[in-house]
Amino acid sequence: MKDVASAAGVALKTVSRVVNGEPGVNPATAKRVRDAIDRLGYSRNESARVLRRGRTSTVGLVIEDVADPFYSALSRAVEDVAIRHGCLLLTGSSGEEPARERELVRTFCARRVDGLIVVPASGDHSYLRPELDAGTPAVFVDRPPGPGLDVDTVLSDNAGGARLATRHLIAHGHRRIAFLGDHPSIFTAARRLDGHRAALGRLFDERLVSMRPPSLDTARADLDRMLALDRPPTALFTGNGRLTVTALRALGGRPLALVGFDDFELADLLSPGVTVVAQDPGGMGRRAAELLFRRLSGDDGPSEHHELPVRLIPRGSGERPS
Amino acid sequence: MKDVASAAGVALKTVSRVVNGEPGVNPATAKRVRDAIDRLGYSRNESARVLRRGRTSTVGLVIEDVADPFYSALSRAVEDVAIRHGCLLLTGSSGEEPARERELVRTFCARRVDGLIVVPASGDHSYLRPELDAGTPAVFVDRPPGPGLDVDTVLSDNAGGARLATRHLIAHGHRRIAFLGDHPSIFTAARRLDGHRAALGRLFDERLVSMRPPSLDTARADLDRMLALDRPPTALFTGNGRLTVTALRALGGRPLALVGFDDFELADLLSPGVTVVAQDPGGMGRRAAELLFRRLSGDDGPSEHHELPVRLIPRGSGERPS
DNA sequence: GGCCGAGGTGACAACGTTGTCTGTACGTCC
DNA sequence: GGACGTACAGACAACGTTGTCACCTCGGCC
Repeated sequence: MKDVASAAGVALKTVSRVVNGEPGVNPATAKRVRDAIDRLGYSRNESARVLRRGRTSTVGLVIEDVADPFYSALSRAVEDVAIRHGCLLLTGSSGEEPARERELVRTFCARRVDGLIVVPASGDHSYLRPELDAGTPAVFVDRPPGPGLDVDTVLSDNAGGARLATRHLIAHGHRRIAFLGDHPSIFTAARRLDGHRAALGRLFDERLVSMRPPSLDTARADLDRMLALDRPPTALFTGNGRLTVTALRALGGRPLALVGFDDFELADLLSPGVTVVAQDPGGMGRRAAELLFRRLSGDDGPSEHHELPVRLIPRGSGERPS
Repeated sequence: MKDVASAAGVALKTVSRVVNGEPGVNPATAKRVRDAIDRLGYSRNESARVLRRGRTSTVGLVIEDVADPFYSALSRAVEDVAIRHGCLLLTGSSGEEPARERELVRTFCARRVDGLIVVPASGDHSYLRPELDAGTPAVFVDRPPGPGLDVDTVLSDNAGGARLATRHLIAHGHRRIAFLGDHPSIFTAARRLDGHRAALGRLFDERLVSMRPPSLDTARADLDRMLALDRPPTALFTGNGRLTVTALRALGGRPLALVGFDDFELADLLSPGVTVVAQDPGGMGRRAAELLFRRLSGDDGPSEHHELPVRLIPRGSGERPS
């Protein structure tokens, strides 16, 4: 900027004014400055600007894995909202590791993001307290924060969706319905198990439940074990998108009825089509981002807790009779 | 930092030394400083640091759309390499719009990213020249830059993969092979058409080619038109992952042989399984990022042009006889 | 002529770091 | 005892912006 100023024969401040479109600059002077800018290929140093102004026009997003379609759809939605507000998005994948989540948040805060959107991997977010107190708003998506943190949340209706799924299977005559979910320490997995159990009532059987991280081998082992029971399951409810796909592979064509939590591309092209309880990842991202920007523009009302509805999409696999 | 300094009863510089783990601080003093840091919840202001040091430890990635599995896998790989080098990743989706690509690059450069990885949406990158001259390295992935820009590239063997796919169909007895590709202005689409054409030789028929952005309606219309020809196609080669899925829907069960460029989740679970020419998006991202960090650590040898191999994965749809 | 206001323009400090240089205390060696 | 080295600590400038305030010039008015 200094170079531009001397090239145009004006003071630093005048260049600053031109660059920022501030009024009170003679059009002829402005033109001279702009020419100098073009000639020198100057571009404003955003770090210095941030240092001076205090706002970075940046928001941080911590998710589990960008390569997971659920989170990439969520990211894209957040990015779109951020761009619309003239903000850049910093994204990081925690890989479901609390340490990495914390490290990402720390890094984002050191870079002075204006706000944070977090899909938490851990159950303790006390480390966020200083940032929140310092006025950096945070919105938690998909899962709530650990205890003692009163921040905005945007969740899906996990229990309701699970009830919907299991009731659907019951309505099609099933009484023995297995549940494959992620580890119960993960909020969504636990809530979905709750919904499933509630829908089953006294039909619930502990032996038809498996809760652990998705892997083809374990899914296959669990299903084999359940199918070897005296009264084997005739239907299966899977607790997330990855598990649905894993279960499809593990089933290898065995004709259990199936409903999965989370929609996924191609669910309609399989045969039978896979019945799912669809969440709206883009909607969650959008809602969270809009909430965050509302906070950034000064709204300091009490924390809000949004729960987005889910919907059941019948495609065949969930309508198989028992 | 100033507050920490006075709280610990030391000078600014001593705090700086402790924060950066520089030697030459009395352990007792260091402890006092660290205590003060914890007590005040201090965290270094990265903008100021960047301003002072000149390096941001940040790299920018411009892709087409994070929500596309190909690009999200690529992103994730780049992010992993970046983290390993202590760098944060800025990601932006261009949505295949040249203006947005340029805007993203401009924004990244204003934030003084140390380097850029770009999947270009446009054919003209002269706007990058000042940045490159200023010493910001760039690596182009998946598609090369516009003319006149001599930068590193990491591409797939598009033509070779397309030849492989079409030859595979020919080997299974097909002579009338349709090609559905994206708009020919997109580098990969054009190269894949080249490979397809080369493999067909005199069997090539202009009427069996459609090149436009994927959409269910247009794909259906194009296929219907081709299938109504005197000598309709018995096989189909689709030029990217999204088109493969779109074509599957448009075909609605009509039993054409099919090979798709790009692998996708669940390709193996469809019936028949979908034969594909698989690229390695993670490998491309990794290779590009490693190349970029090599440049960042001082390698200024001549620009490198990597071409990653692809491989054909037979799953059934491509082995249907004519 | 002197005063005023408006429109332009510039000087300067400050944002929070870090690099360089200088200062001090203490121990060691001739 | 004096010169010197070492270990530690601090003062100060600089990075590239922007906010504040002051300045200059010029035209219009009494």
